[in-house]
Amino acid sequence: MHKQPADTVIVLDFETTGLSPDQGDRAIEIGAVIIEQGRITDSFQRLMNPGRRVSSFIEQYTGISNAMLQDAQDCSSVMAEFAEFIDGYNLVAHNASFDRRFLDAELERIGAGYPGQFACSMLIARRLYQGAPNHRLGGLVEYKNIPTDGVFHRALADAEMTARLWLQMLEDIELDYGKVELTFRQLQQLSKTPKAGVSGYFNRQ
DNA sequence: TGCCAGGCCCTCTTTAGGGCCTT
Repeated sequence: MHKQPADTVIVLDFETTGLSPDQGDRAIEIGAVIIEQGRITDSFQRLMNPGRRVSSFIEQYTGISNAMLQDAQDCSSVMAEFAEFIDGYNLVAHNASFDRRFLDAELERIGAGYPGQFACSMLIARRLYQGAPNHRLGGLVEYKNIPTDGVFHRALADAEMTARLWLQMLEDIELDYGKVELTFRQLQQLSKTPKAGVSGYFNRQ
């Protein structure tokens, strides 16, 4: 799967009750978009009931209230649906180590898995846009003048912004290096390349 | 009740500490 092109991926984002599934935190919303050959072709968005109340901080941060979650499907049924949605695709997220931990934890609860690999848009952006004031998703969207609908910290909106950032990075790489068929694996490896060596990375491929 | 992570990356580094990111 890692030999697949970089312009065909699923970009995903979780909203959660906190920062760590190891500390008992759960997912409360999943948003994702499919990018195929450089175009967004489909999306997935579900709220999910974590079985307990979320903190007022999370209500304020995400705009997802306890009232909204009360009527939502259970995590297990949403995640079973989502496992089918991502089957066959490589995955992208902004600060992917965070979303991967929650994806792994929620799927493990229902005995499901996924075949794809993860790439992190934040680690790649830190290398490509070393002059950006910061590498938060919102900061990068502003830095690259990527259009938004003004919604932040909701799963589908953040997944769409990350998808547009991903496409922007592919475009910028091709502009700088003239590479026309980037593989997912190349982007994964870029995210692990020492920052000082990034300028020649694609010329050496 | 109160508390709460983990990986990356820089530097005044490697016998460590702290900022950046994610909710």
